[in-house]
Amino acid sequence: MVFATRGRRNGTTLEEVASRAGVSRATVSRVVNGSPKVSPDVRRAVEAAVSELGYVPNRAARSLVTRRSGSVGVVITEPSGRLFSDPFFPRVLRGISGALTARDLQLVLLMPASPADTTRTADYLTGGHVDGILLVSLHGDDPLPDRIARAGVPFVVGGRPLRTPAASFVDVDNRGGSRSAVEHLIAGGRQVVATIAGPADMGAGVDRLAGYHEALSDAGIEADPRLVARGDFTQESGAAAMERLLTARPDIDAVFAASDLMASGAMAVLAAANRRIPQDVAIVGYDDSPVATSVTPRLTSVRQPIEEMGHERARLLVDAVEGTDPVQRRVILATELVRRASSAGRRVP
Amino acid sequence: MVFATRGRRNGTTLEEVASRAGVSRATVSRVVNGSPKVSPDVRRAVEAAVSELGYVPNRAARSLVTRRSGSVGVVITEPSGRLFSDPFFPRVLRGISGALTARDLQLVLLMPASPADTTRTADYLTGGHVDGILLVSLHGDDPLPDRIARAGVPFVVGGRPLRTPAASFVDVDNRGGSRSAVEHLIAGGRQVVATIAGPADMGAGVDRLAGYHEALSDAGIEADPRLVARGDFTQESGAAAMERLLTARPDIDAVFAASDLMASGAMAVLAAANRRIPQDVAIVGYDDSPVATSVTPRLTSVRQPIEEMGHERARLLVDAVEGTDPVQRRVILATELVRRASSAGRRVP
DNA sequence: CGAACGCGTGAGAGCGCTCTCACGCCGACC
DNA sequence: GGTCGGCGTGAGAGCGCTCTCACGCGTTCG
Repeated sequence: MVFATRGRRNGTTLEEVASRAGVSRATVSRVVNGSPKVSPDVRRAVEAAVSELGYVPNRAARSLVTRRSGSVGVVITEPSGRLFSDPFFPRVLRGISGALTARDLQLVLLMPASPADTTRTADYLTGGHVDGILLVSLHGDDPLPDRIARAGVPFVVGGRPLRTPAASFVDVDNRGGSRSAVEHLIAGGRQVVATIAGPADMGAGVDRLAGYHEALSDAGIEADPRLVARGDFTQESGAAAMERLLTARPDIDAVFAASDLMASGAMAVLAAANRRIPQDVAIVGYDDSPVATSVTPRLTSVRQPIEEMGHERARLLVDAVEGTDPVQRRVILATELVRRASSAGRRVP
Repeated sequence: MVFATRGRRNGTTLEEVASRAGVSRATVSRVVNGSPKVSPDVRRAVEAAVSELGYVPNRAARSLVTRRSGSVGVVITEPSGRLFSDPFFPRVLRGISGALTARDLQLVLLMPASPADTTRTADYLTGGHVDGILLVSLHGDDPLPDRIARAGVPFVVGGRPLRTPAASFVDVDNRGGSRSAVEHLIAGGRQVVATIAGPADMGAGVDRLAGYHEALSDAGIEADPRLVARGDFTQESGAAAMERLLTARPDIDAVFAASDLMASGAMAVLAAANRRIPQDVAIVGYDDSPVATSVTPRLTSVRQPIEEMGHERARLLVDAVEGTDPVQRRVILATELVRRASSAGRRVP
């Protein structure tokens, strides 16, 4: 065996700590796991031995008997475009990571790229290797949630799932966020408000469009299907959608895009069509990503508490894993409209 | 125990497969691990039993005896700004993930946020819980590489480490990339070429600045310290740097920024100072991130093979872990200059 | 004053797997 | 025809940990 020496790295075992402290393995185990049934002096002795020897429990051995892995799987299934251009995921991950480390759980990241990968991922997740699962950015046709639910592994999905049965989830108030964006445009004196919506198979796509419609109907404005174009959250799709909108309704004077990237694509098209922003057409994006401040004029956008979302998701999952909270839960976080030059009103808002 | 039933999820053990196939545990183990010392019919019988029972090996039990965890730690230590605005990490992760799954290794993601976190992370990594470590985006003063090296865990760092002893690493050709950018500016007839450099404690910061200097000296242009300003790769720092440059040398006619975000910050400042891009000042960025195509005019930038970097790093690490390649290795990947409007030349290049 | 109890502790049985070693079988060789 | 060698297989010993159970002690109660 090539690795013989390497394997010997961390030799300290419970046994060694026990003999050093002059107690049994069981007692050391109790101390390490914080059982209250240990007398103070014995506890002190054991703790001393532990730190002198630099003892670190062997997770594999522990898992073997407890049947818990001490890790949760975080699955990111994103076809392509979005993942590569959206600075969204690192922040969600950071939030998740923080909440998980606080509970001493390991974060196992899974990013299946091919269908074959997805199968392997599912096998792994349902094979008892993780105590819980976090599904980030779910699409409507993803078979994963069903398989996981059937296997009985606790899981939390990010973003409102469109058809997943009884899953706990954490989402931002997509509907409220987009409603506030559209209300802001109307309050600025805009009459013909178009929207570039997200994919119909994602909660964020559906809900943001719903918010748009709500705001219109609240304002007594009739909806026009020619004012709605779909994109997939990417810049290119935003540009293409804007082209279509401009052709269908040249009199557009405001656009609400369901992502900043789509908004930036739309802005380029508007500029090419000689529409001034915001004088001729006002525009609002969604995500408040760095792109919002790098375009000219700077983009009004709906800000979401991204890290808090990650954090909240992990918290929900941990609760589910630890069994304290077996019920299904839904958490909706508030958004905030960040006003910038791209949507300055015609009349004072 | 609350989890008693839950733990019973995946009951199939080697033992059960063995009795079903009418062989011993040892033989099943051999088949599962692809040992050649098994006769064809026995192998078939075992494989049948495995698939009938849906057997999945218990990783914990296996780890316990092999002393290998089957997982590698990926550490992302990024103070703040960059991580949150750079769409760089998801792609690196995707590359890493792909290479790792191909070798059946699990990706454990660690994102220490506080100093206390960093200590825990180090303890975890050196505690024998991972077979290898991937350090992404290292800073000069990070104590992690030293600790890891001392503990004898194989590791690979991303980006050229400034002072880490004998570490294998994979990096892009930062120097060559920035040199090509600056050469391009000079070829376009620019005389006073400034640079907004990255942090002095990161390989990418140092090397990109070196490339700038090389290009100047090759062209016989004398360097002027007033033409160099430092940023930390963020948009804000780019803007601030541009302000300083403009004050120090108002006659600047070209800028090479070590990141697209810094370039976009600089562009806003240039616009505010009524400098036309590219007529008065040409500008080139680095990373070819989505920001490059969302600014006006679109930004010339140095593209790096990001996913390939992740992939390559993982591959190096796997080799190190599997002992096939114990030596230190360095891999440098080529970059490509993507020309756009922001650097159109004065004379035909 | 004896029985009952509680508490802290230790002994020991596994958890599911790998790996060494020994064994039985068969063909080859002298 | 006996011996040797090699190959495929099985028995069994752990890997480091947790957890049940039993034990001994001191205390309390009838």
